[in-house]
Amino acid sequence: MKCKDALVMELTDALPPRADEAAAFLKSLANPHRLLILCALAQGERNVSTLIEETGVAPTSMSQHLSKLKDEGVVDFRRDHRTLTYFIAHPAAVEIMTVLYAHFCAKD
Amino acid sequence: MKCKDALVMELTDALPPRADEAAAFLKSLANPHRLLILCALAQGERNVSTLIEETGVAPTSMSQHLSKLKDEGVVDFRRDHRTLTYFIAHPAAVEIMTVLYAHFCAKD
DNA sequence: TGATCATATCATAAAAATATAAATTGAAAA
DNA sequence: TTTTCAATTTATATTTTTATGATATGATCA
Repeated sequence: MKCKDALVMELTDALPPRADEAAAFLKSLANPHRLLILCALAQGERNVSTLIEETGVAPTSMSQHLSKLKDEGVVDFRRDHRTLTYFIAHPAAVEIMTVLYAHFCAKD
Repeated sequence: MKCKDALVMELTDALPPRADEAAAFLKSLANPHRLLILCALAQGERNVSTLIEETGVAPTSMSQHLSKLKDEGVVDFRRDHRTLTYFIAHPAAVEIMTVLYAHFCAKD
């Protein structure tokens, strides 16, 4: 068997058993509005009203997107008085965004 | 304004205008069968029959998944005799898989 | 040139994702 | 303790995704 690269070998062996989890995680990021939300949160934690203003996503839709991100462990929140402050909870999310930035924005 | 990190700044500024493209790209990867296909292709190019054997994905479904990956530029193929040989065409795909591996497989 | 093999396309049904409007929760201020 | 406000939940319609079976393409071999 031809070994191309140790990382690729490990990846192709180890990832298939986790394909369901990994795909569910990716799917939770794979929406334009959720990427906008995560870009805002990458700058720092935000409450829901601020996220609505900054992204232009409608309130009900925002709740549903945040709920989906929370279910997948991508974000978490804490209660501050009567507002909820959301923040990125999964380091892989920022790493994925960094790859997207490198390939979709930094092409010069 | 508090500057946390130069990369995060660039990312949060530059990614939102590309959110639709970036989300479409992520969506093309965000399926368990397509991740299996890409893990196989990460080891090297494969024809469709081999991909079907290695992944257990049904032929019609395989064609549709490959077509979706091709539409998004993730894979490409060439014709060899009467078989089609597919290969990964977008480096970002392997980078995303590497992030997934690090977070879903290499957690010890 | 007719049969065969690899793969794709078409048609369809079922499941999941998304957006929107209306109703609800629950903490805090009056 | 009633009102208010931030956010969520529910209900519903639309669109998208996925799987499957049947048919079609198109290159090659006999």
